[in-house]
Amino acid sequence: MSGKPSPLMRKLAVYVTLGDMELGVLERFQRNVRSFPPRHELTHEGQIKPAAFILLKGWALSYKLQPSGDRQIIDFQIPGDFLGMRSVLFRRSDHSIEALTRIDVSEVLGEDLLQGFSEAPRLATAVLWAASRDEAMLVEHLVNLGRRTAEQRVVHFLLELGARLKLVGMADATGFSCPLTQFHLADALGLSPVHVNRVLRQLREAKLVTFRHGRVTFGCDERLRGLAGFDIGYLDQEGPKLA
Amino acid sequence: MSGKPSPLMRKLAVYVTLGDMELGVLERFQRNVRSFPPRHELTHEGQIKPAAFILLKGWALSYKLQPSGDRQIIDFQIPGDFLGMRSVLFRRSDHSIEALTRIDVSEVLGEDLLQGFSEAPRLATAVLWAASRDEAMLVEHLVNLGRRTAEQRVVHFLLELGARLKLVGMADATGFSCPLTQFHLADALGLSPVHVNRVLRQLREAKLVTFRHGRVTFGCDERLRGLAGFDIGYLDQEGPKLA
DNA sequence: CGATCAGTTGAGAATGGTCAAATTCGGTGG
DNA sequence: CCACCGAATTTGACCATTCTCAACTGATCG
Repeated sequence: MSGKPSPLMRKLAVYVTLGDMELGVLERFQRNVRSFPPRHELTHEGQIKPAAFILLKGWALSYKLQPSGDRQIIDFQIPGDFLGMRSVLFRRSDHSIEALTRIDVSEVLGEDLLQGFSEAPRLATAVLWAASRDEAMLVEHLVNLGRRTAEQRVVHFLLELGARLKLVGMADATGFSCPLTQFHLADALGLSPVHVNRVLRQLREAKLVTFRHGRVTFGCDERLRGLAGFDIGYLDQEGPKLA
Repeated sequence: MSGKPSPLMRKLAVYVTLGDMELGVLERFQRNVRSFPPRHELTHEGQIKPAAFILLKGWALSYKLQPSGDRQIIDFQIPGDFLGMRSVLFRRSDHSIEALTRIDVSEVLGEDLLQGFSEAPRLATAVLWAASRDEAMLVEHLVNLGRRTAEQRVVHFLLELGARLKLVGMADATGFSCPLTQFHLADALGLSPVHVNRVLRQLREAKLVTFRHGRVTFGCDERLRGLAGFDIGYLDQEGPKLA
């Protein structure tokens, strides 16, 4: 098709080889582009008929609020990710989604999705693979909160984010640019902002990672992976493609 | 069809009305029964071509091990639950699954599943609904670990388990019988076994819940829900059925 | 040039962890 | 029925990771 591949295309291409037909359907999904400012709410927890989107540009985040006012961030979404896929099947959304930066999204209707899948079954496989990968990340986040120290959580989080961004061409070996605040990290990792700050300082002083001025810079990958117990396996980015 | 409904039928019937045809397909899925003893490993993390099962009887658990030897339990499975559904789409399993008690399972092959779905599309919807519900539980567990105190985690966990068991007829308003040890709770809730014990004692002394001798007994549901911030919404068991 | 928001740092408190030693419970064999 | 074994549970004393509160810095913006 035209021009350079979209992030979603890049991501799915890791898993299956996409032909012109699949690319055509995929492009159709990404045609109806809308733009939203930071903090715009795409889906609200409990919302009855939620929509699904493909994130084309910018960052988003999904979260749940507690009665106490605490926020748990479920995950951040980057270009190429689906937003609210699960809610296409569910009766109501079980969490909220909002824009973190200015974003470009394309709304995907349930019917169009199914129609496209019947035209391009290999695309369906690839999209379901992506959904499974998201769920595997969720599981890994659970391990992160349940069984790792603050330092390990932060490092694991940054390594995972780096791997995801690299897949869509938004990171290189040295690091990536990152719009998150330390408050975001705190709410995603189940820590207080103050403690996140302290951990980041330690990591910086140990020359392991730097999180500053909107940029994450990795020091020694080797040591970082060991420290956090980061095993990229769950992202399933390594295997051979599906023919 | 024959006899009393299986747990899976009961569960899916909450979401859609199943006709004889759907029930027939569903019964076919649950025909090839095998039995395994406690601690039998059904799927190993990293396993290449994992299988999917329907749990007919007994309890199972899914978990990930850390390099340090720590274990994070992802979830417990009860009759009517699918085991390893996600891995049908994934190249390798991202976690291990093992029997907690003696269990009866029925293996489900990817092809049979797809075949059955094409015969009974409403069944497909129902099964995908169940999968979405499992993911919503995963999200709620994330909130549990990230943003709740030890006491809240324990209470939330027991309330959720009670709601799930009630759905398949294995619990009533007073409580349920439960094969879990305090070590299981600890590994599921990201706590130490010692602290789980202390929390359980407090809850018992406050006449809120009792976890003892293989049985969970609820005191004041009202207060428990308030304490844990338990909102059953994410289980999506309340809405009207799909016609 | 205040206002605001992200980031820093320190001091003290607390939730939950670790270690170690009972004690109880559910079998099992005599 | 009783003695005994291993696993699960219980309790105490002490420790540490992380939190809370509070103050202060620095950048950005109308």
